[in-house]
Amino acid sequence: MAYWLMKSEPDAYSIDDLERDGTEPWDGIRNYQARNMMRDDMRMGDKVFFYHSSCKEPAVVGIAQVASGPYPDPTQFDKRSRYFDEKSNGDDPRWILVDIAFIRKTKRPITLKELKVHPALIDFRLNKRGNRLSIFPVDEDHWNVVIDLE
DNA sequence: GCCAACGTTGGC
DNA sequence: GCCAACGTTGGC
Repeated sequence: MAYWLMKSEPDAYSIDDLERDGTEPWDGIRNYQARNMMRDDMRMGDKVFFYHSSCKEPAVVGIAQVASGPYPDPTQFDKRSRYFDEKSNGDDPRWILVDIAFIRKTKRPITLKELKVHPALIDFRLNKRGNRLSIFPVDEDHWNVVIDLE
């Protein structure tokens, strides 16, 4: 089993939204690296850190899991969606997603601030300069360190 | 294929 | 709101 981190702006979609919905298609990803990971590398049951970004207190706030195989992101064909992509066509969809299912909230938000100063997390991707990718793999060691901070 | 311009992300 | 980082676009 692999581990991942997925970012979401809580104003757009928060861990509370995922708790309410149970399962959610992770739509709107328009970055090829992130898409490739969903398409090629994620497996049902992989564990996911749910991370709140671009907000007052950036933090890991929950645990989720990959809940589907890869399939085309329907919003790319929806003209009314902000994620509509006129260059994508139905025979060869450009954007692929997976479903994400709620497992639990962390006991408390594990803030970026504390992740940054943890000696065992120096190489954690979230702490790297210029980290903008909204989906990335997490080493098992890093996963366990973060969980132990709860 | 190069690279400047532009847009987006995301912490602060 | 600012700005660094960096991905994408498009002209050449």
